[in-house]
Amino acid sequence: MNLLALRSHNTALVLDLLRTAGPDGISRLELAERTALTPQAVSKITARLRDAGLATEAGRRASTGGKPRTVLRLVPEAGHAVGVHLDRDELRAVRVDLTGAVVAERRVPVDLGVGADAVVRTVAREARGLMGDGPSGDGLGVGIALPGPLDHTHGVLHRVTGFPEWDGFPLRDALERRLGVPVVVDKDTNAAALGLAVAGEAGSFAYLHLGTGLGAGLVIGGTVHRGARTGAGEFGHQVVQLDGPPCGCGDRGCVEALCLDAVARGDLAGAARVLGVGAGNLVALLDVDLVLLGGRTVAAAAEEFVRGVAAVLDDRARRAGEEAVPVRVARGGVAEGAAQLVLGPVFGRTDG
Amino acid sequence: MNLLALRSHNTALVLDLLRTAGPDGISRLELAERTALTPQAVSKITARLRDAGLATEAGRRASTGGKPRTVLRLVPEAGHAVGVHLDRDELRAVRVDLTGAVVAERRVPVDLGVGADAVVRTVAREARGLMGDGPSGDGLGVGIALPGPLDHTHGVLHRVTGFPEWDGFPLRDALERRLGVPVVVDKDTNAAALGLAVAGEAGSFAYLHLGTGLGAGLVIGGTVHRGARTGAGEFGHQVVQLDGPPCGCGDRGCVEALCLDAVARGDLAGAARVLGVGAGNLVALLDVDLVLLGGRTVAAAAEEFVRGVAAVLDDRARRAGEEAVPVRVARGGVAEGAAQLVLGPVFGRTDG
DNA sequence: TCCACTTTCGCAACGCTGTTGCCAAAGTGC
DNA sequence: GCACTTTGGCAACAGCGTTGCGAAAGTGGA
Repeated sequence: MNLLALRSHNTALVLDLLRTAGPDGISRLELAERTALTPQAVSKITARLRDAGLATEAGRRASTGGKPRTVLRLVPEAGHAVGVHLDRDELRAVRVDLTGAVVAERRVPVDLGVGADAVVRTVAREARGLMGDGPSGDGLGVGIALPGPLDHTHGVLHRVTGFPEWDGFPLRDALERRLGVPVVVDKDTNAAALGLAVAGEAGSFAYLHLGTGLGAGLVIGGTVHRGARTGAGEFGHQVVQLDGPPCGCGDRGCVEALCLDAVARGDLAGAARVLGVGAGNLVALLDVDLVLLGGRTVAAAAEEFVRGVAAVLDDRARRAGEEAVPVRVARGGVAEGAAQLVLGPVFGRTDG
Repeated sequence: MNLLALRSHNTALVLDLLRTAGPDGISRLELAERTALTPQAVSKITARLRDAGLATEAGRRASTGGKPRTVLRLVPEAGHAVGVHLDRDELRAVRVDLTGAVVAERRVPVDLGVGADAVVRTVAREARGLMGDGPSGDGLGVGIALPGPLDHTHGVLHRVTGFPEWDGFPLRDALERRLGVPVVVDKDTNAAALGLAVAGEAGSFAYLHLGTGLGAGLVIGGTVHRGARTGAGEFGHQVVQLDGPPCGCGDRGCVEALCLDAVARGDLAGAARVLGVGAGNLVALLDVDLVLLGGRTVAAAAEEFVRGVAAVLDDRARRAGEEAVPVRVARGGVAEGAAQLVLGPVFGRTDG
């Protein structure tokens, strides 16, 4: 690491704290305490940020017997990013400001079967509509989140279930050529988890997404864990019943099969219990602080799922003599998380 | 991060490369390439290391048409650490040099039932015997690895199964007072995994330990993942058979119960298969590069376990159209890993 | 109303980092 | 023997966070 890297590291540290503080802002001395830098270093860094238009003064705190602290806050409009959630049947794109707040939104139906070229054109059109024109201005880039196995480091898709023509398609490069701004590609569950992490969830948590399938996004120590091949988070085909009923993947007794079967039978309690067992295995293995549930199927009966999963985790914790890990419903969309794929690095959130 | 931190960061980077290079050494220009620092920066850093006695010149490479590169290598004797594996029935302590090579070893029977004070005295005696006298000299510290839940950040034990008197015992502080050198405490599986990581295993892997119980150590991106409460790696009580046979933990269908039952019945193939299913769940969830098996039970039939686990992972990979994750027997002791709890930070291996 | 005191925060000087420019050293190859 | 390549140290340098210090802006008691 050289001095330039050191500078951007510390700048990102300060920016992240400014973002976390929100519109209320944060004083220089607080920044100094939280970053372990000296007040003078923070003053220099924030002066640069103010010159760049990224930060501004926002009033003062009450005096504690001396000169009152000047409060600084992020300027949300100083930059923006676009996040795209490319799902099997629909595309949702959002434009977010530096704080991650959505300032514009688009939604169009899509059909992955019409071929890569046509879909890329659609994605590019929607993204450009939200980005504004060209690389000039404050557009930082576009993040794309989509299901299925892919390689996030190169932005190449491996397979899109049911559409072999997508195999090995270099989505990132294709879009970068069309848009002229940086593009980042990731799995939908990873993007959702990143969005939740940036939105202030605990340091380590698992986001379990139950929709047409069952997947997970893992956040460990504030960063999304993707694994070497972007394959991490394959939660649905965890075997929890040896020699159980067959699953579409070819194995037997997978959580996804058991869980969705129970949902189909209308046995929500049973589905929640199975999901809870899988979640319990995950919590024990990774020692996360929190489990967040999301996805259409969960949304349809949120209370029931949260209660059922929590019950399993509670039992387990009680037997181990530990405190149970809390279970909650996740708040936040995939497209918002996709935008954070671009914003994250600005605030020092790099790959873990 | 300030300039002092930057300096030690880069120094650790160089030291780690010197250690990895082994007795063959590495040239300054190679160090510069691998650290992304300029050759001149590397020259300054290595000059400091040579002054401190940590590195030395070790011959030259063949010329490629100009001045031949001078090879540098670590001086193994420039520092050492002690690692202690405190198991249920035995204590094994090793003294290792900077490269991690064992230069002395001790082994004594222990009985955790004789009380914390007596055990601490024994540990301190064995450790001091290997450390040499007092804080003077090149002794960097003592690492202790032991089973059971504990808090590695404070070095406090939670419970030692069967010995309630150990609940909440501040092992680290008790030993630091007695020894006068830094002490680090961690779970046995974490220490073993750290030892394997330092010994050169891939960036991300899972170490599965099958002995009197079944646990795991997780290395993600080169660092041990311990979780917020040092609870990560709880692999044995992963449920893989809903409503299966009861386990000692109070749950049903845990991998540990199923696996050890099969071993007791002499059904090693069955045990390996169950272990493979658990490993498959883990590999899918974390996308690790490698699975390593260890522990007394595995050692007794290594071939059979490796083959059985690999078979399950191969099946799974084939169905997913991916390459299977390799399975191997782990080489390395827990005490050696415990010593790396102390040496690790010297080479930039901090908590993940 | 004044003045001592506290607290914030910027300017200037500084020590230290890695970087750049340059040159000596030490080889190869015609 | 000489031109050339490559390594690596010395010296000067730009830029990082730090330290010393003083101006600014409050509080609170006399």
